[in-house]
Amino acid sequence: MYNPLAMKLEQFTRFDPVERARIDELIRHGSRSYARGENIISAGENTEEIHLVMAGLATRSKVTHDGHRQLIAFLVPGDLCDIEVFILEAMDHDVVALTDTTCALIPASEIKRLLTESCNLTRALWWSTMADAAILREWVVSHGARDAKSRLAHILCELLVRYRVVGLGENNSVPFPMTQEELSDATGMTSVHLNRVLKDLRTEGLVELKSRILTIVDFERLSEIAQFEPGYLHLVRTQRADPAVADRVGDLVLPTGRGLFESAWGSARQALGRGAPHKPRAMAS
Amino acid sequence: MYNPLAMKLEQFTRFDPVERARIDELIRHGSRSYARGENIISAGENTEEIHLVMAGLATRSKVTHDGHRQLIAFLVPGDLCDIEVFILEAMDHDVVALTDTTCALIPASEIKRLLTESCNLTRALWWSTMADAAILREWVVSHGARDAKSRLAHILCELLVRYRVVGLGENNSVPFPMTQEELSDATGMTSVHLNRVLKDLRTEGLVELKSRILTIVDFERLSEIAQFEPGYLHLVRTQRADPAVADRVGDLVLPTGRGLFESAWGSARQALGRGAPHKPRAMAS
DNA sequence: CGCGAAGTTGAAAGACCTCAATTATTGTGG
DNA sequence: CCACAATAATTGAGGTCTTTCAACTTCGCG
Repeated sequence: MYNPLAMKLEQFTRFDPVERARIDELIRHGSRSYARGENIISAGENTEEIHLVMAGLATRSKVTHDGHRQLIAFLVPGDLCDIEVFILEAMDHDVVALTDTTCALIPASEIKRLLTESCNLTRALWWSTMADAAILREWVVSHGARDAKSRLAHILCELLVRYRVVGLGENNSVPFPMTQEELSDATGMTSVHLNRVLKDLRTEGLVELKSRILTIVDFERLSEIAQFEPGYLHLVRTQRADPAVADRVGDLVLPTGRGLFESAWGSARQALGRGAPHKPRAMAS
Repeated sequence: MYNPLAMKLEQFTRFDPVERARIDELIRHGSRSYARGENIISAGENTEEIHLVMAGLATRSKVTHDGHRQLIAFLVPGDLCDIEVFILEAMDHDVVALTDTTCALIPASEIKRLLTESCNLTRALWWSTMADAAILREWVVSHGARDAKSRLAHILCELLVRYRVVGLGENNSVPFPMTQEELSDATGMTSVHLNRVLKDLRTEGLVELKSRILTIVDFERLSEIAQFEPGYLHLVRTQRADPAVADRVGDLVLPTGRGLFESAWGSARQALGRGAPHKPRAMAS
C-alpha cells in the first residue's frame, strides 16, 4: 500500500515493523476526495479529523483585503494539512485543492494516542512540522531577497525534490497540475510576468512544462539560478534512516558533486565532529 | 522575576503554581549576553542548550548566494531561538543579536524532562512553535502580496503587539533598536526605499521613530494600511487563560470595535456554533 | 570637536505591473 | 470524432513601483 506519510517520515528516521504498521493504520480510517478548487479546510475551521494528502496537490492560501491571493505552501502527498488544529483554536488560512485531491482522514484521537504511545513517531511528526517551518522560512527568503526568475526556479526545485521524496515522478519529471495563474500567486507576481519568466527558463533549456508535467531539463543550472541549497528541507538521512530510502532520491544529484543533501554548512558540521553529510553518487541527468 | 516566556505562554493557557514554578526554573540555569551584531547561533550549529531571549532583540537571518541578507523573523523577549535543534540535525539559519541581547540558556535535558512531565507545558511549547509558523506564513503573505508601504506597516503592527504581550513598551511605544538597513532586510526592500516609505508613514502622522523608540501614533489607520488582522498571532485567550493576562494587551484595541483578537473568521466561527471570539473592551488610544 | 555610522535626498535605470488583445488548450455535448 | 465554448497561455505597449548610485546631512560617541 502506498503510504506517502511513511515515505516522508523515513527521511528522518527508521521505523521498526510495529511503528510502520502504526503509520499504515493511521490512513485506514477513511478518506475523502476533493474536486479541483474545492476547500479542503477553510480559515476559522477546527476539524476533528486531520487531513493527510494521499494523491493530488493542495495549497495553503490567504487572500488579502484587496483581493490579492497568496499561496503559502504546497501540499504534496504525505503532507498533513491541519495538524495545527490540535493546538490552535482555528485555522488561520485555507487549504485548497489545486487538482482533484484525495485525503486520508485521521481522527484526532488517533494522533493523540500515537503521541502518547511512541516516542519515535512523536519525534517524526515533530520533525515534519519543523521541516514545514523551514520551507516557510525559505519562502520568505525567496520572496524577500530573490528576483522573479530565481524565485520561480527555486519553487520548481523544491517541488521536484519533495515529489521525489514520496516516490512520485520519474527522472526529472513531476506532476504539475496547477495553472500559471496559481503558480504566480505562489511566487508573488502577476501571471503575465510569470509567463514571461517561465518562457525565459524554457528558452534557456532549463525546464519543460506541458500537459501538466514539469520536466527539469537541467537541474544543475536551474538550482544555480535558484540558489537552491536543499539542506533547508532537512531531509537528513541519519544513521537511523534506511539506506534504501536514501536511494529513492539519490539520483537527484548535482553532477558537480554538490549533492542533494550537501549544504552550505557541510563544513561546519564537519568541524563540529559530526562528519560530512552523506554524499550520494553522481549520475548523469 | 521577569519571565517573558511565561507571559507569552499565558496567552495560550493558564498555569497552576507548580507549572509556573517549573517555567521559572527553566530560566535559572544560566544566561549569556551577546553584543549587537553577534551571532547567537549560526547555521550548521547544533547546540546543547536552548537559547531564550530575555532582553534585547534578535533576528533569524539568511544570506543568499549573491550577498542579499533576508531577515526571517524577529525574536523578542520570551522567544525561543533554537528549539528546533531538538529534532533537526542543525540550524539552517543564523540567529543574530540586533541590539545587546541576553539569553537564558536552558539545558536541552531540562526541556526534555518538561516534555515528559507536564502535558500542559508541552502543549504550551507546541503552541509557541505553531504560533511562530503562523507568523512566518503572514510574512510570506506580506512579501508576496503587499506593497512596500503595507508591508512595513504590517511588520510594525506585529512588533507592537508582540512586545506588548511580554509587557514591554508603554502606550503605543515599543523599543526599536534596529537600523533602517536592518528593517529593510526584514521587509525585503532597499534601505533607500524603506527610508522613503517610512517617511511617508511619518508625514501622514501614523508613526514616530526616534532614539530607538517606535511610537505608533495611529494604530487604527496603520493597521488598515497593513491589513493587519491580529488573529494570525493566535493570541487566543481561552477559558483556560487568566483574565489578568488578557488585560495586559487589552488596551490594544481598535476604536472601531475590531478588537485585537477579533479576526476575519469571527463570523465563520459563529456559524460553526462555537461562538464569537471574546471582544475586549474598546478604549481610546 | 571630529569621526564613523546611520539617515536622507535626487535622478535615472530596471523590474514588474496593468490593460487589452490574441492564440492555444482543454473539456463537453452532439 | 468533431465542433464549440470555456479556460488557460501568450504577447505587446505603456505606466508604476522599486532599485541603483551617488552625494549630502544628521546623529552618536569618544
